[in-house]
Amino acid sequence: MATAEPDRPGFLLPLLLLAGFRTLIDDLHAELARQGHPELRPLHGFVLQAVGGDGTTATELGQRLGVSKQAAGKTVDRLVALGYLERADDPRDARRKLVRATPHGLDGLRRSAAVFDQLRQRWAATLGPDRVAALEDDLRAVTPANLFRLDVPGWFGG
Amino acid sequence: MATAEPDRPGFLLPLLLLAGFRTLIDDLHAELARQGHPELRPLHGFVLQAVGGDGTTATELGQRLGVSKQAAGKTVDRLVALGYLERADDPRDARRKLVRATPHGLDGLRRSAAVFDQLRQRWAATLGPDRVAALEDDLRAVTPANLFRLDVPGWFGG
DNA sequence: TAGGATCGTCAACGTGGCTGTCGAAATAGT
DNA sequence: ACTATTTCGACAGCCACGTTGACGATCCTA
Repeated sequence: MATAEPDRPGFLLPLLLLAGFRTLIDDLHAELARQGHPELRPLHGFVLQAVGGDGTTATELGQRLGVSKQAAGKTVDRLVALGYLERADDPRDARRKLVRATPHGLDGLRRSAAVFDQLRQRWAATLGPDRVAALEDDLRAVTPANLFRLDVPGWFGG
Repeated sequence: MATAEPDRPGFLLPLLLLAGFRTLIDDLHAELARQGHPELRPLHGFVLQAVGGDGTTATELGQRLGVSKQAAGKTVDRLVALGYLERADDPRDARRKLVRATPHGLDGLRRSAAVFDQLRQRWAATLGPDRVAALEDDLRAVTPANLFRLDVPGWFGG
């Protein structure tokens, strides 16, 4: 068996990945709060991304996020209450309710993308652009392709 | 302003970090389930680490984890019910209840460390040892030192 | 037209956060 | 030494997010 390196214990790797993720998300939301979106939670940003500019339904959203349609529906309720999403009837299928981003939601979406780009550039300025690209490539090499599972609270907790 | 790279949008970085974290944690718990710890949740492993071999109190645990003493107490309750932790009176301070890992808890702790080392070696085998070390160094350079905040469910959700 | 799928919602529950309160016990101050 | 403050752990109540199960309404198909 290969020897473990005592000065680089394996448990640091997940902690560093989590810390990196958390740093980015916290910085994003600090900036979004300054730009008129103080109520947006980390989860909400991802849901907004999953809804996208074209809209979806609750069931489809649940599939994209890897959660049940009921859980997706509840989250949509909250984002509707916050003014980020709206529901509309589907004229072609009376069972379905289309979920769309409101103008406020689209604004949040656009600003999120811009801030994420800025944060990536900040990392590039610190580490060098090649190291950031290498980091991305390495992570892609060791993770499965189905990245987009966002049931983090339930997954991590219980 | 520096130009954003269209083929490497900023929002991928947090997704890749999260995916890396999640891959490691999922692999860990799949292996722990095989080794006699099927009930251990991701959160529980970190709590166990925070308790450590010497034991603590609920309040101190809450401070280490970045959550309230009440939340820490509840989590301790569940880990006591699962047989990973136990409470004992502090003979020097009747207010305090010492929280210690049981033999079963210490077993989980040891196995977690071993599996994390193995997973890191697996990454090193895929990427090369130098890339893994570089990844760790880079992440350390862009994240604040206070990594150890584990209120992930409440933080992400909210 | 009858039967089966599918969509959204309601209800109940588990887990993990939070705040506020409170009694018991330790510590500090007079 | 006695009071006042602080600290610890627990209880209660609340919110966010996840789950499963059930059930009308609607659509599709046999």
